[in-house]
Amino acid sequence: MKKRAYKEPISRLLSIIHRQNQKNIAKLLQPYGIGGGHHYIFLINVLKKPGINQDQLTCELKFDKATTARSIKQLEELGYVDRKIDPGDRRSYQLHPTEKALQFDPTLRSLLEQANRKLTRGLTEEEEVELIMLLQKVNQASIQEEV
Amino acid sequence: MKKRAYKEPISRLLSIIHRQNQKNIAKLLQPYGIGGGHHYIFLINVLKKPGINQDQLTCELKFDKATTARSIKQLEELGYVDRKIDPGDRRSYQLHPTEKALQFDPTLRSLLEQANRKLTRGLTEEEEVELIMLLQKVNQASIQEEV
DNA sequence: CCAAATTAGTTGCGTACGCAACTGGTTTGC
DNA sequence: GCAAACCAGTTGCGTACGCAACTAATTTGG
Repeated sequence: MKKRAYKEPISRLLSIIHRQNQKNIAKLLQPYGIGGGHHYIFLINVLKKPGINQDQLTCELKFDKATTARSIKQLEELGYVDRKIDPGDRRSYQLHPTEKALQFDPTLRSLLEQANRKLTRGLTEEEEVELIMLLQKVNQASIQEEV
Repeated sequence: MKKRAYKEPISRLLSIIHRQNQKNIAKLLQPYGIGGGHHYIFLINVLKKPGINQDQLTCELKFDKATTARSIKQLEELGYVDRKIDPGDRRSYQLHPTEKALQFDPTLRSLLEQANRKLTRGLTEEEEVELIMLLQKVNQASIQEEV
């Protein structure tokens, strides 16, 4: 009989690593006004999928819709995101990156890569790929489960 | 030349998975008064290392010391943790689990295992072990870095 | 042996974010 | 064709948590 593995610590590790990483990212992005919280995730997604609406962001990133609303509001005030009422459904907004956001995109990517390098500094290239794969699997499974 | 892997998403995955997991745990622990936030992590550590002080908890779990103070205060008010002034250094407190905490321990472990199973439902046993190993490596590296 | 520096813990403040209740537009079903 | 159900987004509220400034105890160095 195999020794029973003590498996509790995943959530603890996730928590520790996530908080550390958030602090790193916050420090890097602070000069651009999107330091605290997860604003950068919303911005990245608007850059990736221009025209997306808040509800789609909420579902995809698994935030609360109130959080999405407030984050987008900030990004709009900071001049990174443009909101137009969707003519096909006047309840929702089409979100587009502004010129400022498009110009910021390469910098943003490079800063996030920098944070990522810090995060994965203890891993080999193969281990990093493996980790991404495993995390994606975990995430996939949590989406299935909702059905 | 290998195709350049796009590596940004680790932090996004971490964020999504961590928040989902926190919500799950919060729901499971709510009946016991330690639903929100990371109180359970502090309680687990006091159970594991009776006599530990707040500073050691802060370092180990990489929270801010203010967060530790407030979390321990709640755990004390809820009757899970007992604080005695360390006779050897009257600035610090020795933290001990109460009888209530000791009795709650098995339940707590089983609830956390339940949350963990939900988290890793999409992984095989081997993948789960691999994931833990990789996360530990990431965490180790971030400790090194502080030097 | 005492003033200065350090350390454990607390408190004030600002921001983040989830839940619940709400507004106003859209779809459904009778 | 209109009331009911539903949906995108907002706002109020409560809790969490990091940073900075603070208190009180301890250590250090002259």
